[in-house]
Amino acid sequence: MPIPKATAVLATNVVVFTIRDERLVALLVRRPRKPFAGVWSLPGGLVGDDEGLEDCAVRTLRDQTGLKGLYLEQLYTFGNPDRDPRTRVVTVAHFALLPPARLNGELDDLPDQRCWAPVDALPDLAFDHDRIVAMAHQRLASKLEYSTIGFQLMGERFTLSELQQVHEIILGEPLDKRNFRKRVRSLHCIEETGDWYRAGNHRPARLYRLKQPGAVEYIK
Amino acid sequence: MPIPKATAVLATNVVVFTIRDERLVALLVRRPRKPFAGVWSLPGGLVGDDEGLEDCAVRTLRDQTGLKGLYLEQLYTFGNPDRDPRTRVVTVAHFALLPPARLNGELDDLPDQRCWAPVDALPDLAFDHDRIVAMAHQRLASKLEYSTIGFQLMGERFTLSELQQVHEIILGEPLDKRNFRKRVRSLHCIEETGDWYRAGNHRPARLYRLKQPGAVEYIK
DNA sequence: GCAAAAGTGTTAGACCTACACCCATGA
DNA sequence: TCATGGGTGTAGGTCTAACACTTTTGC
Repeated sequence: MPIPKATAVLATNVVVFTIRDERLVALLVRRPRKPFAGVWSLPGGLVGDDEGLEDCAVRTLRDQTGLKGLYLEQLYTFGNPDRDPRTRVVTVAHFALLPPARLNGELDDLPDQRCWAPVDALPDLAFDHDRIVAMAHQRLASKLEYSTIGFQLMGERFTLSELQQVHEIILGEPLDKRNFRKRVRSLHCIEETGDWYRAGNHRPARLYRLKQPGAVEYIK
Repeated sequence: MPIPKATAVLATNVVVFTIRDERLVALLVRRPRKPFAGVWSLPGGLVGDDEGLEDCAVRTLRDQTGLKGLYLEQLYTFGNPDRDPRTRVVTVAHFALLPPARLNGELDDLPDQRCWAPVDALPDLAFDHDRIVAMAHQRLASKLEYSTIGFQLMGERFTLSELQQVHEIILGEPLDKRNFRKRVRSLHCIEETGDWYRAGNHRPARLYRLKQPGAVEYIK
């Protein structure tokens, strides 16, 4: 059956970012089927007949990785006619942020079917998924500068040093501790929990929380 | 023939912006067919089997309005399952910029099939096209602040007052003349043509041109 | 000479950047 | 007591924002 004119196979993909071993990593899944069988790729899948685009991204992510409740936003739609060697597939790419604190244990099963790959050292990826990751990284880095999106990589409670490290890793450059803290405080979007994070032979760190956990605002 | 699962009717739409009568306006076309027959809508149409998304946006714009050679970029993909009352249609929305100097005469035929509508006083639009226009306006306004996109609304040669007026209209606020000129000069992306624009009983204005006409760069 | 828009600099305050030391803890 | 990372303030420079008058032209 030929695909009728002006319909396309429609998919979504998601670049899930988190921080692991002090690097920005993206979640990859091994493709079970042709084309690119066995090759690493972004989680994603076909959009259901009656399913929203973001809903599809959320669903396929949950089905393929068990992850849910992540910050997620639409990134860009990739539709070069020949991006899939078989037939026309248009994919609406998204990116999502997983606080590293939620990494514990999740995704430890099926280790040869999924992996976290550093964005600056990706393996060969199926389709144009390398371009998607690159664009997502770029978008995330820009949004760090003019929005409060960085907090979406924090757990419920976090220290300012954690937050700073995440920013440094994504931006790929060291930040001044005092200036960073001044800036974060001036946003007025976090508050002290009153608790302390104790780890190692050193002074404990204050734990903060977001005032409005889901909110991402533009700044400046 | 039922549409097979996971294929969708795929379309593109374009919000063409220009400035008319000191207002930011968007180009609308009257829908010839159901659904929403006779209602104003954005130019656009179905993506061909072997056609890129941007190619489709460019083609449908040319076919429906005669416009070509405009700055154009992808905006966002709208895919709510019920955005089209008949069947699932996903549209990849774009926006484009038409320098007002190119308005002369173009589009003067078929006046009841096309119109320029002020973005802050749109008529009822088909589908979710009002949301698309709103998002495009917002994106354009943000990009004015951190990129050189504003020059894409200028003709080949332009005065700084023209440029300032365009910025003021899009941002919806007056700008300081001296500060604006200082900022534009500091971008180093325009040069004097040596010619002057003479109009009315007052001092002529210098005409400038872009050094790299197509280029849109991030600034700051 | 008058009306209308073009063109031009300076100053005060805000903001950003660079920078170094003491503190609290566990071992 | 030592090693480790947490926590803090200031000063200089840069950038931004506010502000008013002179110039050139056509009528």
